[in-house]
Amino acid sequence: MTTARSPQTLEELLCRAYQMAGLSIGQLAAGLGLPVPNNLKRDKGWIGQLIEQELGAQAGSRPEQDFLHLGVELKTIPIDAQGKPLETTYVCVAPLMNVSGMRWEHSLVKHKLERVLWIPVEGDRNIPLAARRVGTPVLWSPNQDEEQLLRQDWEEILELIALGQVSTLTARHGEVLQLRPKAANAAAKTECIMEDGTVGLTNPRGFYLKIPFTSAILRQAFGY
DNA sequence: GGGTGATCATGG
DNA sequence: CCATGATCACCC
Repeated sequence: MTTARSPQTLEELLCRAYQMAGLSIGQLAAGLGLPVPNNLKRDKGWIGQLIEQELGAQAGSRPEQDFLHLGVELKTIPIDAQGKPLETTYVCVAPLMNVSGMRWEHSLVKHKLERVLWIPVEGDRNIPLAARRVGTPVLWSPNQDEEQLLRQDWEEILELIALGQVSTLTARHGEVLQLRPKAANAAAKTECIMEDGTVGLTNPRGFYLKIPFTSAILRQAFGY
């Protein structure tokens, strides 16, 4: 397989992203010499990694933006025939310990979402994986309203974590940002604050963007 | 275990 | 029908 050179400028990154638009997953994979799995059941992050490679994102699992030197986070997002996201969007892991004194301005959520390059990809499961097409990219930064919504949810969730309410926090909390399990399986444990202030163990959690929020981002970008 | 990339699959 | 809670693969 080829290792794409990392884009040096935002313009170059966008140019490459636009060049992918309209191509199929099969075409991209062929160009990179990668076999296409029959489905994503055992390869859930495969499309994301394919797009990363095509655009020359740094591989690795650092809790950082994909294009740190450009200040851009890359997100592929599965959409239906109407352009509506089919899934929530993972943002980052949530801190469950030492959260007192944390501020939105320094949060990983804010940092990751400061500038996102959205790559829509057809996601209907009745379309064979190789036939699914890549859509037009969207470079997005939260406007004032969007950031306020994110901030409110983040602050509310962090407050509950600090109060030892992790076990009562569900994905229903938050208008646009939700907290959900994020782990290999339900057996994975990490430290958290308990209601009585002691340290306990719980399933690791991540922050996710709810579908109506990302749907609105795409809708505004494409004007429908 | 903690992080990345996410989608799966079923209960409400 | 679809969002929530669970899970998959890989890296370190």
